[in-house]
This record gives sequence, C-alpha cells and structure tokens, in this order.
Amino acid sequence: MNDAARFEAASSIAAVERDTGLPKDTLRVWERRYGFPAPARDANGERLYPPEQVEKLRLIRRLIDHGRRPAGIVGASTAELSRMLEDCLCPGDGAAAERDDSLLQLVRLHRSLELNAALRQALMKQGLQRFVADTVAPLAAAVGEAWMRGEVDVPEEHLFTEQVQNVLRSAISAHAVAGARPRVLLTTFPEEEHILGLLMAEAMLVPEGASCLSLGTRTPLADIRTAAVAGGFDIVGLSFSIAYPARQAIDGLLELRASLPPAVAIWAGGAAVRDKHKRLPGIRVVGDLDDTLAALREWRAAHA
Amino acid sequence: MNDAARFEAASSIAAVERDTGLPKDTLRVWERRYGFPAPARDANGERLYPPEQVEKLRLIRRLIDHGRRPAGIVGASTAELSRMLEDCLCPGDGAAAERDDSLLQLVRLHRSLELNAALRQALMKQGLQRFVADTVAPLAAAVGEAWMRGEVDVPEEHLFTEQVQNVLRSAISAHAVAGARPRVLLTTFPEEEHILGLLMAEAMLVPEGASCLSLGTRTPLADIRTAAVAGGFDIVGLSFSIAYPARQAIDGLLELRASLPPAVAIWAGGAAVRDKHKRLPGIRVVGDLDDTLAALREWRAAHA
DNA sequence: AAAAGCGTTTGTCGTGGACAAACTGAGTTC
DNA sequence: GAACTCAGTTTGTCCACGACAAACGCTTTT
Repeated sequence: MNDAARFEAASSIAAVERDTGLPKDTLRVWERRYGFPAPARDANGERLYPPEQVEKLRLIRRLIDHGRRPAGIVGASTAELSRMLEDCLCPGDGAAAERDDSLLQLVRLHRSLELNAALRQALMKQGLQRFVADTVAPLAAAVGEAWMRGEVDVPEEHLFTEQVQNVLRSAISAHAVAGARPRVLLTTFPEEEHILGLLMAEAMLVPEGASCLSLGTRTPLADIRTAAVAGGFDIVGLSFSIAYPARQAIDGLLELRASLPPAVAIWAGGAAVRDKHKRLPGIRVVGDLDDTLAALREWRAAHA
Repeated sequence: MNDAARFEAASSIAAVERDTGLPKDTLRVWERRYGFPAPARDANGERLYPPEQVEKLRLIRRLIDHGRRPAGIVGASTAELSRMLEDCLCPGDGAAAERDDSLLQLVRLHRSLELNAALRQALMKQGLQRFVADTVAPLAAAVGEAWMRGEVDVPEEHLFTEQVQNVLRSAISAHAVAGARPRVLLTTFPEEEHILGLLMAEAMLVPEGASCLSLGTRTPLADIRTAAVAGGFDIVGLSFSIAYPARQAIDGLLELRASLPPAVAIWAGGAAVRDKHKRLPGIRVVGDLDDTLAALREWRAAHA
C-alpha cells in the first residue's frame, strides 16, 4: 500500500464518530483505559484510525447495543466478536434457517426492481395488514440480523427501507379516511431515525378506520406534547428500534406521560421497549404488529 | 417559575448540541472567547443553558449557515439577529409577499388533511412535473424561510415533509418503468438528511422515462461509489440543502468524481452547490428543477 | 421474588492549550 | 475589472488528563 492509499484509508476521530456512532470522548477514554483502539498519529499528533480498527469498533458497538459491556469485549479479536454477534442473534437458530429468504436475497443483490415487484405482489395477495405483519416485519428483522452479522451494508439497508417505504406509503394513502376515530399521532424521539416501525404501525391501523398522522422521525419531546394537545389526538404512538437505549426510551416515555393529559393514550412499540411493561405505568406497550390491533380494540372498548 | 420548571427548562451541553447542531467543543470555545453563551452551572459545575440562550444560539446558527461569522453576531440581541435573518432571506421582498400562501398556512395550522387534499388536487391539475417545480419547490422554500424566521417549528416542518413525501412517492410509483435509460442513482452524503430534494428530482426524471433508484439519505461516499459501479448506473444524483457546508459538498463531490469511472456522470443540486460550477469540474451542477430536464436532454444528446 | 446496599464500570463533562484551515482585505498582475 | 497572491486574523477541532454521577453486577436482606 502506498502512502496516498494509506492516507486515504485512515480515518480521523470525527470520521470514526460518524461511522461507528461512538462519541469522540468515548473513543479517547477507551484508548486511555483499555488500550483499544490504538490509532496511529499524523504529523500533528492527531489520531488516525486504520480501517481494521474502525471495523472492530463497529462490531463492538453492535455488541454493546445488545447489552454487552466494553471491558469484557474490547480485548477480543475481530473473529471472536463476530462469533459473539452470531450467538446474540440466533436464539431460535433452526427457525431462522427455515424462513423464506427470497426477498432478503433480492435486497442483498440490489435487485431493486424485482424487490419492488415482489413486495407489490405480496401486498396484493395478502392485503395490507397481513403483508405488513407476515412479510415486511420478518423481512425487516432479517435485514437487521444480516446487518448485525455484516452481511448487508449501508446501501442494501437503504435500498430496502426506500422500497418498503414506497410500497407502504402508496398503500396507506389509498386507505385514507377523514375524521375517523381514534386519532393517532405517530412519531419517534429525536435520537431515533428508523421510520419503518411508524409506517408499519400506520399500515396496521389505517385499514381499521383509525385516522393516523405521522410526523416522521426525530420529533423533540416538547413538540410531541404540543402537537398532540393542539391537534386533539387520542393516542400518541412511538416507535423504538433495537439500537435505541432502553433507559432513554423509558425516561422519555415517562416524561411524556407526565406532560400529556391522562385522556391522551401513549402506545410504545419496538425492540427497545419490549418486556418493559412493568416499568412503564400508564403506557400501552405494543409487543408486535398484531398487538397493535389488540390495543386498538381495547381503546375502542374503553371509549364506546 | 418553580424549581422543577426551571430545572426542566435549562439544557445540558449535550442537549444544546442536539437542539442547535453546534458541537460541544464549539459551545465551550465561544464561551471562552466571546463570553456567549454564558450558561448557569449546576451543583456539579456543569453548564445549564437557559432557553433564551438556546434560542439565540439557534438564530446564530442559521446566520452562520448564511455565511455570517460568529465574532460579528454573537454580541447582537435576539431582536437584531432576527432582523438580520429577515434581511438575509428577502432579497426579492415584494415577490415573496405576492406569493400564494394558502398552502403555507395549512402547514402552519397543522391542517394535515386539507394539506394532503390540496397537494393531491394541485398534482392532478398540473401534472407531476409542473406540480413539483411550481408548487412543491416554492412551498418548500417558503417553509424553509419561515423556519429560518422561527415562524414554523419542528412539527410543522415534519408534517410538511411527510405529506409531500406521501404524495410524491405515490405519484412516482405510478410512473415506474423498467429498464429505461439513463439509469440514475439518487442519494445524499452522510451529513445530509433532507430527502425532499431527492424526491423532487426523481419526480422530474421519471416521467421523462429515466429509471431512478433512490437510496434515501445519508449514504457514505464509498458506498455510493460501490453501488453506482455495481448497479451499472449512468448518473449519480446528489442533493444538498441550504444548511450543508459548501466546502464539504465540494470536497466530497470532487472525491467522488475521482473515484467513479468517467463514464458515470455526477449531477449535484441544491442551495449549497448553486453557483459553485467553476469549482466543480466534471460535475453537472443542476441549478433548479427545470434545469434537471435540461441536464437530461444534454445527457441524451451526448449518448444518442 | 423483590428490595436494598455496595464496590466497579462507564460515559460525559470540565479546563486550557495548540494549530491548521478558512476567511478577510490590501496589493499586484493580466 | 477580474483573477491572483499573501500576510494577518478568525474559527473550529483536536489533545491531555482529571473528575464524577449514573448504570451495572453482585451479595445480602426483607
């Protein structure tokens, strides 16, 4: 490797923060405490992280999202880290192997047109709600797992999200009804940028005659409150992906609960809040997409 | 105001970074150099920014996005800063007042259903391309200006983006053609998260028979290269909002130009690259949405 | 099983110094 | 008049190291 290529390849601390999501302060304190990462230095004494270390940091980041702690894993080799990740995400190993992988293959191979066609075909065959619960949700989980394993990369994940978004938004638009009850406001907290959870929830609710308004991702807590009250919504729905810190989700939800009138229900769904029901009094934790329908029935029974 | 409310209102340095986009390091160095911001301190000596200062920081941030520099503006009052912003963005003052504001009013008042209906009606009346160029683009500019002036807030901006996205994605889906030329890959750089520019470009190109694939926002540069080459695309289209640092856009575009085969064209559009044509050899700077069509004609003439 | 107590781990914040990149404005050349 | 050069200034980002509260893992008690 010549000098130019090596220069090209090594990343500054800001680039590593962007690529791994680990704050600069954390990168420096890990170096001080654990001796990893151990970046080279440029002529000016600034850190230059080689790509292997960035890759290893990315694996570590994913393991931490799964609940591991740095001290126990920074010493491990890249191969060991990959193995740990495998273990983390194949609890029902056999079942995963059984699953129909044809859509996942289309994502892997960037076959956007075929993917789009296959999604639309499945939508037509199954109807919106079954399509979301039985096709989109498992596919999203499979893409997420493949992402964790490093088998899919940013463009595949983006391509998947975009195509599903296109199909779901078209389908949801076709169902729109005015003035129906309950009125549901959907969004995410500011640190959460995954939108598919919101779209899937909307796709489950709209065919039932609920009137949904999605604000997209990343709405500040104070603005969620204002919008919910000003718009006269009955329910505020929040979505949390697996990477969202559970603690942050719980704190935010309790704060939102305290600031909203009791008449406004809060529904929370996604991996980060699953099984957190006990710590979330006054909040309906939605376990999966079908549970969304159960929650809707409950609400209607209570407001008959 | 009681203690709880005051505690509620004051923000930590991390919260201010999130809300204003100004890095912690910058906030601290401004305090050291200019004496502003001047946050209070909690029992542990940590900074607590009162909301007025956060608001002022937000104004300063916007002025800096418009090319001002900190030394000249941190001393000004909030009112003076607001006036400067007005001056910045009303070059053709009279024309702005003339414009039809009915859609903007719907955004301001959170009338999502009416907004959606009005957008669909305009789409039907004008056709996709005129709708995008004559209705959506001016509305997006108006929302952006109102945002700068502080007249619209996060929820309004989100609502606007979501509704336009719904309408555009539905319309684009209806036009999809397989295998047409040129093949265009659309995305943004990792720091750019505004998606409407991409959707508007796609909406201009698809009716002309181009085959577009959008990867959504925030694709790393290396992945853009890989996806473009592997997918056999003719053109890579990038969109840059007004807040994107011009320098970063230029560097990134030149790096991408160097790493892509010369046969793959690069088109760049948006406020951050307008008038930067001279500094971007080998890149087609797309001045506005109608210029997208001109660029397409040029490409087809060159590849007849 | 849940709660409480306790040492350890961990991320974030603080200070102050340094420096390269970006910008400004005056002077020069084409 | 536009394009370039060049010293001087402004500005954002980086560094080191210390501090500490919140979160965690573990044991003991209710």
